[in-house]
Amino acid sequence: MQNLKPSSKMFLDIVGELRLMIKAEGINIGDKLPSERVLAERLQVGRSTVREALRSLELLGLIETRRGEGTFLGDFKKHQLVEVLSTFIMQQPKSAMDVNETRIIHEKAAIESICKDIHKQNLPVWEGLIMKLQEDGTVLREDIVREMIIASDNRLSLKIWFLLKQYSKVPYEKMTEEKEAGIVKDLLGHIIEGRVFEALAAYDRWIEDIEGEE
Amino acid sequence: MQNLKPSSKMFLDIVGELRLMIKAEGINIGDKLPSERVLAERLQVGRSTVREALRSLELLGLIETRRGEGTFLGDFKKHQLVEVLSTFIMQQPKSAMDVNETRIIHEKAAIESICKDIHKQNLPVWEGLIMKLQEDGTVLREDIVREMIIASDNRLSLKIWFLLKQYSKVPYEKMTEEKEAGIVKDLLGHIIEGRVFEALAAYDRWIEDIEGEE
DNA sequence: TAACAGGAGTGGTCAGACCACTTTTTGAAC
DNA sequence: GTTCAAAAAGTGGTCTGACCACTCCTGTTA
Repeated sequence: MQNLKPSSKMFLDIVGELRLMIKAEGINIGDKLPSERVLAERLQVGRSTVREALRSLELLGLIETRRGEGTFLGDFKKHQLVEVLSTFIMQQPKSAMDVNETRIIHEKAAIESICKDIHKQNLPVWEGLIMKLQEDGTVLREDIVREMIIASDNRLSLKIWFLLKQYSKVPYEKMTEEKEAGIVKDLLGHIIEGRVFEALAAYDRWIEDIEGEE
Repeated sequence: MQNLKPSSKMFLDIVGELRLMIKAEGINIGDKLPSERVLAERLQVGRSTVREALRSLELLGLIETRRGEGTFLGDFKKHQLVEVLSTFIMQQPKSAMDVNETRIIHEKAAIESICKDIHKQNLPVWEGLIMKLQEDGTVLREDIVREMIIASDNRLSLKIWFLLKQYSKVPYEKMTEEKEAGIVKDLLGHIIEGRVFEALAAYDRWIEDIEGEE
């Protein structure tokens, strides 16, 4: 295991060595990795070098570290990578329009996904939202959309959407008002029935209505 | 700048601080960042902690370090990091599926965007691709899809797609073959004419064909 | 003027020392 | 023997100081 070439990026070599070690020793998700001190000893490098490699993997969500306990192989479900990258991307081109468009892309994709899956249409949450709208017409826009993305059952898409929402200028925190409530009820109704074209059309009207506010 | 909360992950805070610093000081791609020693001084942390944050960002390709010269804001084009990642990640069925689905979401959205904008349809790149397919039938899948996303004129979507592509198991680097070339030519033809439904249908056939390979 | 030598600056790595926290072991009281 | 609290061991988190290798700039020299 000590065939480390002196390539100019030692910590990258360590990353590779760790990968091999994980494979060779059959370490599974959630299992504990050797401690930093042991790794340093085994790989014949300093502990700080090992830590640089581990910290990189942690930022990627590939491992999880708990002080006092140890380092564990990650569950890969947290796409932290996307968050970090996006926050970096967001500041440079500062193209608010792109953010908005991309957010809408994910929202529409969620609607499509629901309309094409009978199980997602039959979720009780839709009836609940309609009921609430009927009663007092005050439901957070954010709640409605979030439920749709959640229902689409794509965690990565949800992560991205959540991130975009924070950078978006759309007033997600506002309550729906009378006219808007009608549109949303249409949208939910179409979703329940799986009418994809009508649902998307209703969604378009909604967006138009919201953006017309400003 | 020293308002660091003692959250349990100092190096993550540093990453955040760096992001703010880059924005505040208007550091652009290729520009030099302050040296590790200066950063440590400014942020009132040890140099090793700064290095852990920098190494993480380096693995992501967000920064580039050159011994003896300094640390520079990355150009996002280097993606050697992901070779390592893909070998780590691609065993998890559900998250791999999410990555795939999300990638397809962005690809379809690009197609829709192009089909709804006459200017995007009239780009010379489409004719060029068709020509190339006609000649020898060897065009990289990646090139075709990338051109579509670029044409959609949403930089954020492009960034996300690029990221997902690297995680994706789809053999993007492969050449298109005979049967596939026919489908792609259909797709491009529909795009040029702005026939959104037909284009999306052709795209679906393409995906099906690719995934059927395995 | 051109070439060279040296110094300053920078990232790369290591070793050792604490700290904070968790888990395990120990040992005394019951 | 059981219980439980204290001590010890193990682990990640951070800092410091040191040295190396490399790059760039600068001043001296031929």
